[in-house]
Amino acid sequence: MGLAKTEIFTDEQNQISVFAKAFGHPARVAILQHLFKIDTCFCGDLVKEIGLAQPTISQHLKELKYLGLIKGTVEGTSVCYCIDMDNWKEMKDIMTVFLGQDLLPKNECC
Amino acid sequence: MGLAKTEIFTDEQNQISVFAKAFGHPARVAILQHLFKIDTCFCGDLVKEIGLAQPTISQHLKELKYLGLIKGTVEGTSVCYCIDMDNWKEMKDIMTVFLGQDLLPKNECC
DNA sequence: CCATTTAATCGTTTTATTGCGATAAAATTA
DNA sequence: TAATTTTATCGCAATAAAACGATTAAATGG
Repeated sequence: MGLAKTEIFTDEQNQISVFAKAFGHPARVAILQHLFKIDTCFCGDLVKEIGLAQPTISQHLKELKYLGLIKGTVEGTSVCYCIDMDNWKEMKDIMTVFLGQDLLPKNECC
Repeated sequence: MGLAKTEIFTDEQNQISVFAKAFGHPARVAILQHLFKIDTCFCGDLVKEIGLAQPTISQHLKELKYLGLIKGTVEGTSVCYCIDMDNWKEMKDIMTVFLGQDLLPKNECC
């Protein structure tokens, strides 16, 4: 159906999957990496940096903004995007716990 | 188009997005969490644990196996699944670098 | 060999995602 | 005000993903 049955999963599981989905496209990974590297960035810069059309970049930015990972402030005719550090750290904490499950003691099986 | 233009991105960006996509569904998050908790697990156990049909679980297991995050060994009529620790750590290293970008010194902008 | 158990695969339906051309909106500049 | 710049939105086409019923495959037990 293309529709995940979110209601049968825990909030934590859904939250992890939502953040992971944001990183599930190389364009969004590239956008975030660029924002970290550059500190601040206009949408037009990203269009040049990444080789996708302007509406496509705008759409990816919208998704990242919806999740709170980035924020954009209008400056004249352009919009300045940057990482939302507080929300990034919150996301990172959640993902780090998930990724760090291998640190709990256990015996490998098969 | 529903088709990511992977060729315009770096190998690292594509790799991050591929792993992230694996965690982009709560069922796969739940499967991995359960495998970590239980050590070893049969497909049928996951069908009971998570509330999805057997073909659906089987499909999710196939994706996780394809990425190398889990491995399955046949035991009689059933298949025993568990985390592939080596590959998990490798994936974790890649994701940790990506998530840890906020640790590099920088000045917040907008 | 036949029934049973367990998991994988096939085929289909439904919804989501990607990408972009065309257009609109908003601010700036001439 | 008109032209320009920059970004957002709309609408569409193409592909991917999710879910599952039906079926197949593989091993075991009687």
